[in-house]
Formats: sequence, structure tokens, C-alpha cells
Amino acid sequence: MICINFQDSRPIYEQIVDGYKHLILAGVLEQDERMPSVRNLAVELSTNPNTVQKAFMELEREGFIYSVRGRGNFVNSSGQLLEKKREELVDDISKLLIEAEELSLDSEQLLRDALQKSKVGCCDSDVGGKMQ
Amino acid sequence: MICINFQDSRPIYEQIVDGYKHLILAGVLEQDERMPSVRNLAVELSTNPNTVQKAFMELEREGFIYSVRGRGNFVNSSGQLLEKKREELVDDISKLLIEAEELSLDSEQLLRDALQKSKVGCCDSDVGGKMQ
DNA sequence: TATCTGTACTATAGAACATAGTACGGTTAG
DNA sequence: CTAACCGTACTATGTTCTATAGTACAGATA
Repeated sequence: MICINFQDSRPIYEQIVDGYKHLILAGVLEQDERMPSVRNLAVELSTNPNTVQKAFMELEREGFIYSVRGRGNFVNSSGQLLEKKREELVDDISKLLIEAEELSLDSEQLLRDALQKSKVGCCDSDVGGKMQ
Repeated sequence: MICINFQDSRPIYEQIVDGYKHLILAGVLEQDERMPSVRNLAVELSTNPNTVQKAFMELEREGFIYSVRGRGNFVNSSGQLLEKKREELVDDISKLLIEAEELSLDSEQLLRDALQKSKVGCCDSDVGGKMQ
């Protein structure tokens, strides 16, 4: 379902958190669906149960899952989560725009460039794009 | 010139790097202007010379300053740096937009919201803004 | 009852971060 | 030349975060 990059500088538990956030927000996991058990997921990802537990605690703290002692961890409803995620994205972009303003850069032109790059970056067309 | 938040989870050397990046890009420090010495800045920021040195090494690695043994560290020309920074901003925003696309969110509406929020966030007007 | 589940500990090891101290070589003002 | 500054390169120490390992306990369920 998700995969871990052990070469990544980001901690394993954080990769697990982000992986499941994405799965839940994207609707791959449905409401009240059961998460893998701490021990099973640890085996599957070749990591330690404690690391998985730490990730699940963080997911619960942020409202993505809820846990029932003795039964397992379950997915929360994604509706509110998606709205929350949208607000985070707006917030992140506006922070970057404020940074741009401080450097006297044209925010609107910046957004046009970013929008085009995001559309080019998704596919592999090279319409006006530069090779990286 | 810059200030350090010791409560911040970010490492001190990273805060120094970011602080000087901002000063250089904003043109507060001019080309070939001399940076504070490693030892003096350490005293000024109530930190250790080694921590400042680590920050300066990073700034040099990223092309913001150059060092002359026995004389000091000096600011590089900001023109190319500003263009590089602009590309980074475009890249950061486009990554967020790709994330939004994956969640079937309306990118253009997202950008309009972010643009408005960035303009509201700069000043303290409350035109359509929510109290945090 | 046996086996699964989450949860809570302790202990250990490694990496990153920060501090402290020392040392060496280049630059510059006196 | 000398003294005082500069960058640079080490070693050593302590703290925190991350990850692993092992143990233990309580709830749920077949």
C-alpha cells in the first residue's frame, strides 16, 4: 500500500504518516476501514512495531484515524480532512507568496509560471518546459 | 542584523543560513560586503563559533557568500541568486499544485484564495479574513 | 482459552546538533 | 617583524531525536 525509502533523510515514522495521509485524503482508504495492525505493518515495511506505533499515534493526533484498544486502528471520515488539507495548501502557498512579495517579485506571474509547471510536471510533455 | 529563536525546533545553524539568505536576497547586504567574523557573530548571537562556521559553509555551498582565508566572508552578487530563488518558489508552488490536483481540488481557485490570503496576511486588515 | 489487537514501558545504539577547546595558516594594522 | 585579527580543521563531550529490541499488560474475539 505504501512504501518506505530507507535512504531518505526523513524519519521512517514520518514517511508512514505522510503515506497514509495521502491514501486517506485520496479516498483510497474508506471511512471506518481497518488499518493494518501495528505488528503486521512493521513486518510488511521491514521496520519496527514501535516505529509504526509512533506513526499511528501521530495520525490519530491529527484526526486521520481513530484507535480501538484490542480491535485496531480505523480510518476517519475524509470529508473534513480534505477541507482541512485544502486550507493547509492555501496557507502554504500564501506563505510562499508573501516571501515573493518581500523580494519584489510579481506574485501573479509567479503563480502563472507555477500553474504551467505543475501541468507540465504531471505529464511528460515538454511544451515550453526546460529539461531538469 | 538577524536573530535566533532558541525555542525553535529548527537547528541554530539553519536559522542563521535562512536569516542571511533573506538579507542577501532582499539587498540589505550589498555585493562584496563583508560578513561578520565567525567569532564575532557567535558572540552576538550567543552561540558557538563552530555553529556559525557551519552556517557560513552552507551559505558558501549555496553560492550566497565567498570566503577568503585570513580576511573574512563576503557577499556574492544577488542578481543570479534572486533568479535562482524565483525558480525555487515556482518549483515549491507547483509541487503544492500537483498535490492539489491529486486530491481533485480546483488549482486556480486555490491560487486565488492563496493570493488573497497573502495580501491580507501582510497587512492587518480583516477584509474577508478570519481571525486565527 | 488462545490469539489477535493496541498500548506502555525500559534499554540500547546511532546520527544530528551544539558546545568547548586547541591548533594552524593567511591577512593586516602597528 | 609582531600582534591581533581572520578562516579553517580538528578532537571531545553532552543532549536530543530516531530506530530497534524486548517485555508486559489489557481489551476483543473466534
